[in-house]
Amino acid sequence: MVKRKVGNPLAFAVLGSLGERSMHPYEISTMLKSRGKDGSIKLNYGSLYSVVTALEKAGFIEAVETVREGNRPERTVYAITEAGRAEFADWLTELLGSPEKEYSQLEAGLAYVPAFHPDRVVELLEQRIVALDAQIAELTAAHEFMRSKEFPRIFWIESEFRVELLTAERNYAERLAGEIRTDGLEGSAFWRKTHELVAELGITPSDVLKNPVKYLGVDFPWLKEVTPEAL
Amino acid sequence: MVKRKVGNPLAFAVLGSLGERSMHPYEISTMLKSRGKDGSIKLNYGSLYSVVTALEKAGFIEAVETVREGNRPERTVYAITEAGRAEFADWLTELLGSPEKEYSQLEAGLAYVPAFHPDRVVELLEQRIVALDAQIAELTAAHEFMRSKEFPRIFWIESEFRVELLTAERNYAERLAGEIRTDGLEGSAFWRKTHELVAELGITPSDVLKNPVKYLGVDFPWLKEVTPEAL
DNA sequence: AAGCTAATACTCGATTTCGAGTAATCGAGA
DNA sequence: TCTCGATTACTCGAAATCGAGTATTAGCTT
Repeated sequence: MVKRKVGNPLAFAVLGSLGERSMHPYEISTMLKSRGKDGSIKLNYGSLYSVVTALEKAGFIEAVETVREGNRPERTVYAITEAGRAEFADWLTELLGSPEKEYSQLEAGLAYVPAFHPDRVVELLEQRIVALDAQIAELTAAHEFMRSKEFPRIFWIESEFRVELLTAERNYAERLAGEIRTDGLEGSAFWRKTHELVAELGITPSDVLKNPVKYLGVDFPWLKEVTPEAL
Repeated sequence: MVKRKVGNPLAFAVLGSLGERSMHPYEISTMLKSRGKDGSIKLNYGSLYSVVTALEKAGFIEAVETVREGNRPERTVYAITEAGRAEFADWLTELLGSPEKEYSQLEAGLAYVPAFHPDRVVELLEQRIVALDAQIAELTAAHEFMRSKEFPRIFWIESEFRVELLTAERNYAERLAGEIRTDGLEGSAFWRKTHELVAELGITPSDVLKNPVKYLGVDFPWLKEVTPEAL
């Protein structure tokens, strides 16, 4: 809700990492990778260093020493400040307690699904399901491995949650594909029909919608309810 | 997969809109709003105009007329080009067929859940569930309304999918909260214990992990498997 | 002992993204 | 008929984001 001074989720990971011990930026990045947290929070070097600078300017972290070994680039070690701990706690509180609006790719795609022929959409959804199944299998295998090592679940629940989301997406895609295949999507048999008319007669979808009686032999009560801008 | 010349999802919506008919940017924005597509694709004016400019430079759309009514700002009407139609089709193909890595807020939060006391985490998850239930109820009511108007489902499946994701999130949160409440999260009773020790003895969580035998009376086999950087 | 790859540790500038601001007009009510 | 809030239509510059590039060293092989 509150606009943070440094809003990049990577900044949250930096605060979380420095909350455990002081480190230099590159060390933070390797730690995030070795713990697999980079699967949950996008890590990229450009952002890492600019985010660290921004956090320092905001007083959430401070440089505690700069070491130079041989001719290698300097490593500046940062520590979290009290303000930084407070910010991290506040941020985590928000991330866990208050859902923020999120935009998913599939949602964007679904918003324009009528633009494709139903059969093509089914094809693509099936392709997606295959890819999702592969991702789910990979993560599940990783979980199996961690469980076999008795590595506590609390350290990888974020990955478990990811599987949950992927599975929901997979199941929705499968259900939708099925409904389209059987034309079981309420009130949208006209979708297929429209695409066939467009291909046959060389007209546009809006032509069909403008004159449903002529082209489809039926009238749409909902068309009168739709605001003119929406068309 | 492919790096698009104009990558903002809003550009996809612009192409989709102009695919139906030529419009000026502001008109696109009102149409997206009246159709509720702005719930699936983030719409913001700054991005809209810069995205339109970028699409024009890339040859995906072109200005077809500039009208000025009275003293109002000029309205430049854009039309989609053949290249633009191809780009839209390619983009929609990708959005539907190929899942891209996505980062969710809750996932980021879960990655740092051990930083809070278990009881606090349960509290926050419960708060989240209440908020999610409200969002789900609101969307469900909207769907009920559209169904009563016989407005075809195909025009709002993206919203249906959103409910699916929200529900998955809700259910995961509920399950996790339950498992934490009953300490039923495999191998992580030590999590609660550690927070209690930290509060009592003024030590840090890493101190506990460094000497589990001393503080918790048990040894952790997985600790030996963890790479040193990960600590 | 030379050569090569991988890892270390960052830098830089070009885009992108954003959100607040502006300025005119319309329409409903006092 | 005057006013005031909503709508129309867009602009602008600051800030964020990114990803490719760089330079050094360690370690392994041949």
